[in-house]
Amino acid sequence: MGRGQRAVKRLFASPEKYSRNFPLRNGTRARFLPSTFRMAGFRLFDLNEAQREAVTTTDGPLLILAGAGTGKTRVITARAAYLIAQGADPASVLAVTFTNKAAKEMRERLASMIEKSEAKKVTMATFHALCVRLLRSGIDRLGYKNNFTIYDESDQMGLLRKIINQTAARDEKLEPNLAKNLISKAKNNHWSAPADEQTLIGAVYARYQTALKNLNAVDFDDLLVLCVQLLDGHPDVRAKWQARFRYLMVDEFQDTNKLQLQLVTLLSGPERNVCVVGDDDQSIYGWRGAEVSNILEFEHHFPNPKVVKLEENYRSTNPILAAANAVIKNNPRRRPKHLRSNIAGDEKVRLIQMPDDRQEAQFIAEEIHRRQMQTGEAFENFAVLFRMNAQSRLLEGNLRELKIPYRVIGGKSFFDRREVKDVIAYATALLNPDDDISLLRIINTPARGISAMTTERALELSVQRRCSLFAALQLPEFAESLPAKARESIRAFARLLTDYEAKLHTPLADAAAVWSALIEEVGYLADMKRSCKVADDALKRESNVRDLIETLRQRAQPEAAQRVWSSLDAKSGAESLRGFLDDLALKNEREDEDDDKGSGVTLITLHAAKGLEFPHVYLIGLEEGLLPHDRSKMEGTVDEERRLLYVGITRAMRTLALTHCSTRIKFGSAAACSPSSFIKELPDEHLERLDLATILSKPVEATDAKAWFAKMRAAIGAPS
DNA sequence: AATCGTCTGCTTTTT
DNA sequence: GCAGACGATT
Repeated sequence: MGRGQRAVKRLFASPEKYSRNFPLRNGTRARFLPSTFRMAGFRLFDLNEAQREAVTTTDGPLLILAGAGTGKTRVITARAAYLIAQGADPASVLAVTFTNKAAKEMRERLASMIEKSEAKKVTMATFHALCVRLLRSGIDRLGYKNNFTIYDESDQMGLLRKIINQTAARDEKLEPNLAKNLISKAKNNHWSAPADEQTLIGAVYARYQTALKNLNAVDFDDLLVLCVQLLDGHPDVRAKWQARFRYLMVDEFQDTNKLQLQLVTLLSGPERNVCVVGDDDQSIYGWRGAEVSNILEFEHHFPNPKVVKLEENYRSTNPILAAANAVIKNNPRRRPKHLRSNIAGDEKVRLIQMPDDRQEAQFIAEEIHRRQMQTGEAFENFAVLFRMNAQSRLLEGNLRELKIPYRVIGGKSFFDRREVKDVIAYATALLNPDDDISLLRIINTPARGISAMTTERALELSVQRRCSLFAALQLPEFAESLPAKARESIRAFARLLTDYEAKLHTPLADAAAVWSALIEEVGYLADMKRSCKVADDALKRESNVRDLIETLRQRAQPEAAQRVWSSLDAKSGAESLRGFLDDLALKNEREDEDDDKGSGVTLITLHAAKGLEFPHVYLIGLEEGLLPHDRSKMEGTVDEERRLLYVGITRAMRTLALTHCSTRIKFGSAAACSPSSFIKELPDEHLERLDLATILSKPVEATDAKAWFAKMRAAIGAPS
């Protein structure tokens, strides 16, 4: 058995294990081995040539071009470990990621490589979390208060909706969503709000920005904008952080936007120890402001870097990689790369034509069912990838019919649920009563006799007086203008908040208890139960709320807490609550998604699939108009669609099926579809072209008994 | 204040 | 075809 096949076998036996332990490349030997390294249980010779070069390059700019499945995370963590083994102060190492998940994973891996106490000192955070950290300690220099609130997307939308309503003339219309996107784009390009307010969007932008500042709130983009402003405009602050972080590492560099690049530049001191890792071929977030040019023109931003290419793929079989390579080759403007793999794999990539989307879904569900029965392959090993979330519906139906467990990734976030937003708004209002958006959310939830009319009047007054809503509510003249009943309701509400605010700020206050008591006192859960028709629903919501409070309670106990930051200090109730809310705002943690054990077939968009891998992948809807999406052609971003396909293909470890339909239901009615123009870019020699009718007319293949027995043998640990 | 019905307008979504 | 927003109704 050759090396390649051995790798395949290991891969097949236990993909989870495989992804953690890379195969040793025989014949590679470390030329020297620092003893700290060996003691830390980390072996340099577990890396291939290129990986080793990346890991051991410690000084100056370093660009690691890491193709899909080439051990990117491993290299970053190994490099952090190596830096420390070479004598770098752990606290001077900063690794920046895009997701909390990636940061967490890295932290865990590092902890397994070096002393735990050392690993803890390394800063591993998302861009946004890093910015929050810098801003909490220095935003006052920019005229904000340090207790600022972070607005997530829906807070932002709420504020924008309000402002558009106030600003737009009767005949003017502006989609809040469009406004949000335009403003985000503006912020990323350093366009400040126009002073003239000529256009509606300009006026909305200007007012939005003023409103945020008055609310003492910042949106996600502001976190970066303000952080850049802080570092750029205040040399002393810049010097402080540059001295702190001497070694920078940035993951998924192809996804960074202008501001993030600027931030990296500002943080890198005179030594320019900046190591970025990424893959231009996997840049699929251009529409969100990501600049592929950051990685394509890295030399321009950080002159004379060392460039290391990781092209050895440990994930996919050769036919799959051949398809991926062939497709991506058609993109202009890329750093040429050619992924190689030792995993032979004799199964070709299947390209299957389907009559319509119904049968596409049905076929996939049935085939997964059949394959699971025949080979005993776990459902978790299968994934269906698609361009649009809406495509998951049909699949869900068919999977349910066959009683196949599945999980849909994406869709509604935990934090979009009403009850979660409500209780968070209560907490936010306690910390920052001037945050009108949170206040508006809770002012009459549950109903406490403050009518929409009253709120409207208070809001008007707050605009006139240029004060917060909370302040306006308490103006004596406002009270006088109200009927006695409303006046009393408002008095009670204001007192409620001030009381609890005071409780929160007493020394040694237990934030979770204060919060919980407030929710209890206003009778939130009781009200929730009353208004829920389905009892099950109410229970779920109640448990969501309790979970949230429970999480805070656990965090407040120091040892149970997972610290993002290395410094551990005693925290007041307000501080611990604020830290909690910061994390929540920056964490898009979705329920039930974290575990991939026992969760069944994965249904996921191509975007969300980046960074994941599955033994068996179905990539559906390869049709012109869907992938590439119609809109991309108008916007001239077909390259990015191709990268999307590339990302999809490279998720597959062992088998890959691509499907396209002749007809598909679009917006409620059937529409004819032609195959995606990307299909002709696929290499014929690694492709098996099929259509549903011929597959179905053939008798079902005899059970692959060999595979089944091999599986069973592996399961009971018998030699093969 | 809550609920019902009609209208609209459709990617992707790390924080 | 479906969800989300908004306006009219009770």
